[in-house]
Formats: sequence, structure tokens, C-alpha cells
Amino acid sequence: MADSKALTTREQDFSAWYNEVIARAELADYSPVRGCMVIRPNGYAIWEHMQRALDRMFKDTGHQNAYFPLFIPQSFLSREAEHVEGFAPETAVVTHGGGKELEEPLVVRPTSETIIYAMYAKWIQSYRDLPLLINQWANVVRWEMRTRLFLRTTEFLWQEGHTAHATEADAEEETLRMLGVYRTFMEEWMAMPVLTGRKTDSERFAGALRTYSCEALMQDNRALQAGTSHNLGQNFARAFEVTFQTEEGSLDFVWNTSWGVSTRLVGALIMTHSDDKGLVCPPRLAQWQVVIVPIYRTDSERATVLEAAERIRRELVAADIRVHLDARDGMKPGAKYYEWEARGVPLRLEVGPRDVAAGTVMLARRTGGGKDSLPMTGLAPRLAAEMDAMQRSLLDAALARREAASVRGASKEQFIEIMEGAGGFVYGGFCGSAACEAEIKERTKATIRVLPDAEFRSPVAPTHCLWCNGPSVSEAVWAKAY
RNA sequence: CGGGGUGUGGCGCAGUCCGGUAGCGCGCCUGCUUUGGGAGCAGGAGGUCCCGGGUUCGAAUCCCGGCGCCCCGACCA
Repeated sequence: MADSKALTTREQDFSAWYNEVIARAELADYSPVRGCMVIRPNGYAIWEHMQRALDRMFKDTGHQNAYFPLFIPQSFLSREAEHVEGFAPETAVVTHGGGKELEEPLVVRPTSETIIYAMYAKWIQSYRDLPLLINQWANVVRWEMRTRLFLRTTEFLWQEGHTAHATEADAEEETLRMLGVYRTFMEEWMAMPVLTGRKTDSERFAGALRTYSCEALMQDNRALQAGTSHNLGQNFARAFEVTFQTEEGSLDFVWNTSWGVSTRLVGALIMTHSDDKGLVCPPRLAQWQVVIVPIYRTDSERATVLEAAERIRRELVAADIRVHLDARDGMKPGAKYYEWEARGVPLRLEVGPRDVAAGTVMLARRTGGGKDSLPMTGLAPRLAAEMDAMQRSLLDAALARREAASVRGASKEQFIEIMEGAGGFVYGGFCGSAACEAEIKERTKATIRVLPDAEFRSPVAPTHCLWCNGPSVSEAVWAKAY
């Protein structure tokens, strides 16, 4: 690396720190195309592990994968009024193909509701065809003004689930089920606690009836929308004439849902756990869960140590632990330690002549504690237990951070002070007025992240709007967001 | 699109004011010595100085016109 050795600290400049963590860990790089990043192998590996876990969860809840076109006829977008209004300004449009101007321009998908529901109209005839539960892993393009690595890029990778149901209740159940899947994934795999709940109308997906969201709090106390699940009602079904014959023989429009998470999650992961030494990656999503660093002076030491290291590596591989033996010559162990720490490898094993002689290895944890000498035998179960503990403690620590940055029952003045200062989640009553919501945003840059689900609400429901002091219709959580 | 900054080997920068052989650090290559927390020495490779005009005997440097990128805002997964 060409960088000076220490990273900018989170304290000094969170945004610079974030970019440096990514550069140092070689997660992503800027590409020649404005706003588009290259996801490098180290970053893509994390995304692949996320994909694998999510895909399993989607399949376990009855979904199948399919693939729909990258291009969408421009007219499709306009069929749903709110949808076109929401997305048209940020589309990339193809006007020429094969050297000729196209009869109808093609939009590069910013999301695939329109083309998918156009197909669903062909596929669905009867209530017997429902529910239709499909997911697609794809890339989408949104022409954003300002981009940031992983958090907001012009092109990004995501999954979008699109389902059709016979009743409103079925669609609502699906919407909430997938929100729950996201939450489980974020907590159990990313070790990232989230608040779940409903979005206000002003934050609702363009064309949806209701939008639900998982909201996480980053280490700089700004909120990040980590995943959304939409109950689309019959809006798209009407626009694309997705009808079905009911059991009673009448014709009805289907009820749709859509839900998605993106490579933004990699950014969320970075900003949730990493420290001033670099990336911290929860074991379950780490490319390498364990790295072995051999230590030697002479050729004969090198031979013995590498032999022992290789034996350990094979044993761990056999136990399904993702392990890498860093046998690079001409690099001092200390240099390797710093490099693997910056890359977020959870556990490091140091194997030197003294260890080999004693039948031990030195274990160093990326977070939560120093080094321990362990016997070489029985290493696999021991490391698996270490990783479980680390996975748990990362979630606990993130949860503790979030709760420390959450305030309930703040006055208007305290609210303003918090948003101008430390930031974080502020819980309070909300009158339900879009005007009030807009005024708060105008004044403090804070938005309602979510109208929280029951388990996140305060023990005593607020009675008055935090801002206008009118009667509260719902508790809300505000924060400044990414 | 508004504000700020910046374009010089792979990366980070100096040089620009005041025109005169293109430099430094890191990285990279080779060799030797090193290796339990970021190695040392020696040798070496690598540059249309963002682009296009202009001024000049001579431009990284001065003038004119473009473009890119980064950061901060308004918009967003």
C-alpha cells in the first residue's frame, strides 16, 4: 500500500476513515466510469457470503430465483403514476442500438416492478397460480447526483423479490415475513442490530401502499436504511392488468409485494463494526475466518513451521473453517499482522519454532481480547467457538452503541440539539402531518426513519408530537440518514 | 446543478508565484543480510506533467478554452 501507515481515525473524519478502510482492505476501487465502482475480490467475497445466506433464507420461505431483462421499455415505467414520478429523474436511457435510433427508448432498470409485473400478467390466470414468489439477483442503475462507495453508486448489485398474492392479507403477511428475514439476516449474519417498522408516506416507495424498513445506526450516529419491504397493494396489478380468477369465479387484481437489499449492506457492515485499524468483519461473513502467519528465521525452521502450519490449515478446512495460510516470503510477520487486521480477518494464528516445539499456536483476535496460546490439538472446535463468541459480541457491542445513542422522550429543544450535535435515534410522538415532518427535515436535516414496530416502541406511548405538540398518532424514530 | 478543492511514474505529493536538463516518499523489480508487531543496504525499471489552442528561442510553469475526479450541499437502496 502506498498510504501512510495509520488510517485517518473515525474521530478525525468519519467519511475519510470509511474510504480509507475500503482502500486499505481492497474492498472496492473507483472505476473510470463516474459514480460506478469496482468491487474488488475482498469486497465481492463478503457480498457472495451475504448472497449465499440470503438466498438460502429466500428459498426456505418458498421463493424461486429467475432473471428478467436489464432493459425496460420506457412506456412501462409511466404506467404507474407515482412510480414514474419517483424513478424517471434518475434513469439511464438507451436511445440507440446497432447504430440505429430505437423506436422506443429502453430504460436501464432502476428496479424491475414494471417488467416483472408485465410478465406476471401472462403467467397468472387463476387463484391456483398464486402466490407467485420470485426473486432476482441483478444489477440496477440509478443516476444519483452524489455517490459513495457501496452506500450509493450509480450501478449497484441487489436482489429484488417480487410476489403476487390472492388477498391483501396474504400480501401483507409476505411483506412482513420478508422484513423479518432481513432483520434475522442483519442480526445473525451481519451482527448488525436494526429497528423495523413502517415508513411514513413521504419516505414510501414510489408506487407502494406501504413500505417497511430495517434501519441501522452507524458508528457516526447516522442512520442507514438497510433493507425495505413494500406492500404494493393492487397498484401495479392495475397498471399491468395482472388479474386472476378467484375461487368464486370472479376476476380480481393480484396483490403484490417487492423487497430488496443491495451491496449497500457491505457499506453498512463496514460502518457498523470497523475500527481505526481497519475493517472488522463478523466471522460468518468473512472471506477468511482464520489466517495463519508462519514465523521462522532459518531454512530448516521455515520447513518445520510451514509443515505444521499446513497441517493446521488442512484440519481447519476439513472442519469447514475458511482459512488462509500466508506463506509469503520476504515479509516480516508484523507486516502481515497489520495487513490482515486492515482486511478484517477475525482470527489469526501465529505459528513459530517455539510453538511447534511446544505443540501450541498463538491465537490473536481481531476484536475483543489479546493473544492466547492454544494447544494444536482440538483447534477446530476451539476456533469455531471463538468465532461464535465474536459473532455474538459484535452484535452486543453494536446494540449497546445504538442504545447509547438513542434518546426517548426528548423535548423539541433537546431534539434540535441532538441533531445539531451527536446525532443518533430520537424517539418521540408524531402528529402524522407531512407538513410537520417536512418542517423538521428542513430545520434539522433529520427524517423519520421508521414508525417502529411494537417491540421497539417506548413503554409509555408519547401523547404529543415532538415538534408541534399536537396529538400524537404514532411514535416515530428520527435520525439524520445516509 | 450550487459551493470548495484538485489534476505531475502504480499511490501520495513537491516543483507553478518568478518559463531554462522532471524531482521526493511509498510501492514495484534484482541481489545480499533479515523475519515472535509495519526490515536494512546496494543496484534498477517506470512519466504524452488532464486535453486543445496561444505567447516564447524555450512551457509542468504564463494566457485562452475545454474535460475529469474528490469533498460539502439539494436527490436517493
